[in-house]
Amino acid sequence: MGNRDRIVDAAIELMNKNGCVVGTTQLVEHLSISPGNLYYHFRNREEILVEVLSRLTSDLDAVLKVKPYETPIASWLASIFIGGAQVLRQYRFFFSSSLELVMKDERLADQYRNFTARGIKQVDAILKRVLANAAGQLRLTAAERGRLAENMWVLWTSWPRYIEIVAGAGNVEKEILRNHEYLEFLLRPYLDPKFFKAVVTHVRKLQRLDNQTWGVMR
Amino acid sequence: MGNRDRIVDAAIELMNKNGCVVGTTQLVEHLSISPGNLYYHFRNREEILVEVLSRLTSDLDAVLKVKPYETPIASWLASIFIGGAQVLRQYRFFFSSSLELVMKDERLADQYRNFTARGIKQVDAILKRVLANAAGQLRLTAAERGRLAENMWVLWTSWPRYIEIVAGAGNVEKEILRNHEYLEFLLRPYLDPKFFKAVVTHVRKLQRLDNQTWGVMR
DNA sequence: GTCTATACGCCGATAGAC
DNA sequence: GTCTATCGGCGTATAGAC
Repeated sequence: MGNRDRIVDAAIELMNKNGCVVGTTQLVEHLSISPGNLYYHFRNREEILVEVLSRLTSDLDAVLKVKPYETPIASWLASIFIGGAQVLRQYRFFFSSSLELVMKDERLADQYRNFTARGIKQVDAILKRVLANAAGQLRLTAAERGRLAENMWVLWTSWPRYIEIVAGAGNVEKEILRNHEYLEFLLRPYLDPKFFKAVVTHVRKLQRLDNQTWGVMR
Repeated sequence: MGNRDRIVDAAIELMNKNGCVVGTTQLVEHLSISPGNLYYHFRNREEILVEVLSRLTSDLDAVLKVKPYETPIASWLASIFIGGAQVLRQYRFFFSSSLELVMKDERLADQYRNFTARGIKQVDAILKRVLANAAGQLRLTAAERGRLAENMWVLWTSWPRYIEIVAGAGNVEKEILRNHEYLEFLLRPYLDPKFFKAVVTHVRKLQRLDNQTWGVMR
């Protein structure tokens, strides 16, 4: 693996551990490479983060993609909840500190705004699909559904920050995955109760699976 | 007014404008005082922020206080929505950057955790009062009400960050006050529809009032 | 592609006079 | 309480050899 990728990996790893203040100095120390080498691969610090955000975007895309003829909607929705939480865990520093990271660089800010707009649109599309198949008593207009999507997005992206504050530093990775419970709660009033239960069952299954694999990975 | 208070005021003002990266240097320049003077009043930068958070806490307390025999619940709830949004506007840098500000100092972190726990508890108490008087069809257990309170808190505290990203820098103060719409939406499924409408009406009135006074103040 | 060496600026903080 | 002067450290970024 080339140093370019190693730098991006190290940025994600160290920033998850120590926050977004991690600088190029710490990066090169951790990798035992020279500052010159880092600046050969990247014009500046922000360019590393552009790369991180690109990775994040495509990882999230894979989770939120509305598959054309997906039949079992409940398990699909469950996979989105858990997949979403996994993305939060993997890039938590980015969500925790998005503003600080992004404000310094106009290009990065644009990229992040696109990421946001795109994400909310994808969530809305998912909601549309889900509600078409399993709506509850309470109905939503398209505008209200949009607001729900926005609320879910804000809650999702803000979750790592919140957890980092209330949980001790050691519990972040465990607690962060409970994000789905809060999103489920937002959605619940608008879903058919039986469908909701089915989703929760699927989520539990997926979460057990994650516990196993995540435990092994580290 | 003594320099101590002027320093805290300047910190709030400049950090709202330029983000939490504003340092002691910029502070003393803006106030035309010397670095020595600042460090006479405060041991270090964090101590200024402790003072800011104290102010924020008592300002929010005034908004969230459950008044013992408040009769018109709808207008009271409306005043909480708008008062809450005003607090967001006034201290937005703090919410935008809480993590970065707080992580550097253990004392500040503790203070912020207290602020959070206390806030969620207050919101829950408000919900309890409101739901006892104007619940809708959908009922909540105490645990579910707690989750709703937590969701509302996260959404509220995360709002300035979100707005700062999606809105251009110039529109932040205007957009930030729309926070109440999103909180109302969270609460709506659990409220009596007639009551909800009454709240919205009161909110509109208060918001017009804020527009006038806020316009004059600046 | 990778290294060594280094310039430059900014910021937090202190010493000590008035 | 307020000032002037200054130190030390850190972080980004560059020049130029290998």
